Amino acid sequence: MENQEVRVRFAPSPTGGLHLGGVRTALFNYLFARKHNGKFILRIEDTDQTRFVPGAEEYIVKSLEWIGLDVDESDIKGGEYGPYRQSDRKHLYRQYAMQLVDSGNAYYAFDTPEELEAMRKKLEAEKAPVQSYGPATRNTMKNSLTMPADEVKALLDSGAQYVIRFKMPENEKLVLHDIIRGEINADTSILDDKVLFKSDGMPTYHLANIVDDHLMKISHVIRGEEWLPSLPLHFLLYRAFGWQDTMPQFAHLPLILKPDGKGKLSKRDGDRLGFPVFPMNWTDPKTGEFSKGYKEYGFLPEAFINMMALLGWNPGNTDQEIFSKDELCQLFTLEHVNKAGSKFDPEKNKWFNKQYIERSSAKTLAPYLIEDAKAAGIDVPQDRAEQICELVKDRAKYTHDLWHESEYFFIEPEKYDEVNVKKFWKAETPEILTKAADVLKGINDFTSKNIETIVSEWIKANELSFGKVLNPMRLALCGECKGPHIFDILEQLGKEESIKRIDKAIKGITI
RNA sequence: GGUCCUUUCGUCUAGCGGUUAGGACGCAAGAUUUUCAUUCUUGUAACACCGGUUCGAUUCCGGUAGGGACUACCA
Repeated sequence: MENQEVRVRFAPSPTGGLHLGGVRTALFNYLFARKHNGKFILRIEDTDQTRFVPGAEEYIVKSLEWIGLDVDESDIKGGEYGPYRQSDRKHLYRQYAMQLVDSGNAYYAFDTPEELEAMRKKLEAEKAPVQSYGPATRNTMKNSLTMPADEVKALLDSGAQYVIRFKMPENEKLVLHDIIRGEINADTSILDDKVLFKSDGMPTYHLANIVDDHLMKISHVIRGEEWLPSLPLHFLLYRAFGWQDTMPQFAHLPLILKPDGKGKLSKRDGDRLGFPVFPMNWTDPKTGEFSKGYKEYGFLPEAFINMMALLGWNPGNTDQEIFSKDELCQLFTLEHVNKAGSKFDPEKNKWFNKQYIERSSAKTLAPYLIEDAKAAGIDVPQDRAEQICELVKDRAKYTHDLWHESEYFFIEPEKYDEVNVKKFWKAETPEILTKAADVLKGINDFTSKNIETIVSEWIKANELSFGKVLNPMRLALCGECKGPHIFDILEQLGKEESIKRIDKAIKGITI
């Protein structure tokens, strides 16, 4: 087991949009695989036909692409252990269930939903320590353990509905190992006889998962903490199959919790608190409900990875917080994953994104600006977009801010911010700006630095203040008082356009 | 209810027997900035509790209390 190739899998169910917990599970699997030069496998677990959501699988694939988690084996990518979708592996599972029946580790059960319900009600009323189908109750139920063999055969032959349940051993104390948590204790007496094979001919998660992990030679199972209670069952399944020697190692990741209040992070929290919980836009085809994604919200995928990686993990002994994907791949270890769940903090994510935008080159940022400008009906060439991104990237929290912070470069202001007009537009302003425009007219080398020198000298020579000239000028150029260094704005706008806007404001603003 | 997991500033976390318990987000104040934002400086604030083990516990063990997950023919 020690020197075996690292093979990990991300195994989502296509039941809806990929939520943040799933994203992080995928990320940690990916980082672990890359760290150990192993394989990252995408397996679709669609054994529940009733919960199938069309489009969900494609969504998962696209989301992983956007995040930048390239898979080594999947339905699309192929691989020698396929198929990689459980519904396409349906034919495999029955024989394994039968193997367990034959070896006495599983049995047929014929109970109806009503009978099961009645049993649970009764247990609850009795306040029994166990509340389901297991060692303590199976002798009272309709199954191949309690019924005569010929009766069972007759039922089976008649095509009666049945499930196959695992026969949980009694009074065994298990000590299992989890890479993150260490020893996990379990007592099989209080565990129940889980259904392994459903009456619709499909396996349950438990069976399919163990069979596929075995067949696909998975070396490490890295999954959410919600699976921890199933670990004893899964261990027992490996043992029952005789696969104990090649059983993967397990690591159960802590959960991502609500930013406020209690419990697991849910889609509702995002809607309520105003942050995305899906990597990309997602519309539920059944309910029509729409959820905005991180991508569309204006997050950079690298920032998204960074913030997700640091939620529940850190490399230890460092104050560094900004890590490239490559760095994360190098540094990642399961031993440094925290045990306790972590509350999601949208504010910190915003900060991460800002850091990434600031550190990104104008070249990589330009396409975001170009795209938003295009949506507003304006074509911006790459080089101009780059120049402007350079000017405004320090003030952007989301990629869309690149456009919001620079709109006025392309769209002449139609109105002027009232508060600032009141604040800066005085009786003498038109006269001052008229003179200032003349000064601008006389500048041949219309570059930021040169304009600054000349205008500054002019202001000093005429005993004017910077505020009296530059504030209203900014208002005239941008329509409001925001944006980068005003001389950068002038250069970018160009002499002609700048003067035109100043003239327009002088004529348009009345006090 | 039962079982399992978990517990350091409001939040994310560092720490792996001896530290002035460190960083980041947030928040507050100040500085820079002719605007807005940024940036910078400073400040704010934590080892859940009770017992052990130990010369010495945030760190190891047990209990209590909080939190979380699971308890389906869902994953």
